[in-house]
Amino acid sequence: MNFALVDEQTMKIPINSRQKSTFKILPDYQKLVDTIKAKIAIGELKPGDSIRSENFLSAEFDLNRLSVKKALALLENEGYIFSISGKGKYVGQNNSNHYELFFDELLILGEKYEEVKIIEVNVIRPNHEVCEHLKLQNNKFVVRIKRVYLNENRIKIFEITYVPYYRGMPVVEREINYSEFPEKVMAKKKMNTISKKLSIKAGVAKGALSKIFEIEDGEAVLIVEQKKFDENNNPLIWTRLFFYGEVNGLSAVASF
Amino acid sequence: MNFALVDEQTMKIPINSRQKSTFKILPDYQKLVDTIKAKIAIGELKPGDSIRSENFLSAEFDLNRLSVKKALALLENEGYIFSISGKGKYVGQNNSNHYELFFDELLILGEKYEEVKIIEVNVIRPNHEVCEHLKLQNNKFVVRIKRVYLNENRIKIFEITYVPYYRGMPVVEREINYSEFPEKVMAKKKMNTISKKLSIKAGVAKGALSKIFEIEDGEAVLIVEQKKFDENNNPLIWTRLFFYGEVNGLSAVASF
DNA sequence: GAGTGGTCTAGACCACGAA
DNA sequence: TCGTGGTCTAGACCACTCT
Repeated sequence: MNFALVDEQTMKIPINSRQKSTFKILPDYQKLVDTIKAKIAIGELKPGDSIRSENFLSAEFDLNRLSVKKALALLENEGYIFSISGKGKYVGQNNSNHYELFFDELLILGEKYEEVKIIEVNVIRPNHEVCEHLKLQNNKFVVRIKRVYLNENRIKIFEITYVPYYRGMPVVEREINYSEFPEKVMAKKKMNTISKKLSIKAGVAKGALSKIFEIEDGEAVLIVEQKKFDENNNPLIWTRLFFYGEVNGLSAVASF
Repeated sequence: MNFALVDEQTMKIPINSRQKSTFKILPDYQKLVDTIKAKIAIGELKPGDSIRSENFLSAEFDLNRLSVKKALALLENEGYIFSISGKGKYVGQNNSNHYELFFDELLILGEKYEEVKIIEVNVIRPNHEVCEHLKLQNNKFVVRIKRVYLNENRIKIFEITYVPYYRGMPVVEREINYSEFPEKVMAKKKMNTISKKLSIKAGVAKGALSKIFEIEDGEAVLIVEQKKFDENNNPLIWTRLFFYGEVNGLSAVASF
């Protein structure tokens, strides 16, 4: 179709390969990204090595400095390199102990959970542990919500959530949407979660917990504690989840 | 010192506030980032809402379009917004079930581990599980390395690592650096880890494992399986770690 | 003072989506 | 055809580090 245009473009363009003909071409900066990633991968660039200056790379790869900057910014963003202002850029440590963890209590039971049931909603005086987690004085009240998640007709997750109580909060069970209660409360009070933290432990089921899961005492359970914070880093909600059974695994990925 | 310079600068600069006087000032794009983050936080911008066009923001905030782009690129990178080429940018789902997990077996015991000991190095025929994890045929050999991590004079982590065996591999214990063996092997064979995966489970200590930790059967242990892959997504190494004790927690953070 | 990265400008062309 | 985001150019000034 536009073969004439291709020529026109190649004419217009000074030296480098900006022409985008009928087939797709990678952006200039991406080529540099790939080049540097490859050099790191084969060990030509080792942790601590300095990256040539932007001006050098700009000349070497026949790129505009901004393209070089963009490439390096991407690499920095992904942790491949780091930069010291006024000095230069350096290859980072490849010991990336930094994983991405996907955690969604509703999705963790394989493809789908089958049912979520609230088994208790109560306003209580928090114990010491809860006060500490929610940074509350112990004369305040909290709402405690116990929920279970079912999969294949068995309880696989038991969850206890604590939210600070405020006047007018809909605590009566029939007033609330079963599977979304804490989220609704937070939306209503305009509490916006800015950050979340997970803490992961192992435990052994005993007593009440075993009864909930309908298992013998002594089985392993995975314990995940989730805390949500607002923009001032104040805790908004604290949740402890107990996972039982084969579908227990959490998984995490590190991208290099 | 340079009061005169400040005036000179303000004269030179057309409208916007580019002058950097004696006190530090945020870059232009950062202000826009903060503005948009705040609007998302207070709910003025909700998931699915479209972001005004780059040209509009450029005019509205009196910024160069590249500054706007940079701000939006940062927001996109952090998952606040996403973009559809040719259409526009949109506020993303705040359901970030995407956490950052820091995992380093050497650092997980509080500040420092005190000692790492290799308790076994052997070349073995892999069982079915190991074959599957390392994508090996079962006529191949693997090196099995058992290590323990000590803290406060007690074994807190027990680790089993499987690496495919190749000729000339230094399997004799005295030939190797105790705490870094698998890493050295991989460096020698130029096996470059490109990605890693973690899988986290709960278990109960029994038999040999209890003996290693010097505990009674029935205590909870956290099980973390780590697999490293090369650039073609072939498994290079598979490690299973058992954590015991109070210092067991892994933690993860979601940034919004 | 020279070199580096960080930021910014005022233009430009492209591919894409929608009307 | 028009508006959008994606990419790029050829300059510029700044703060920082090193010598």
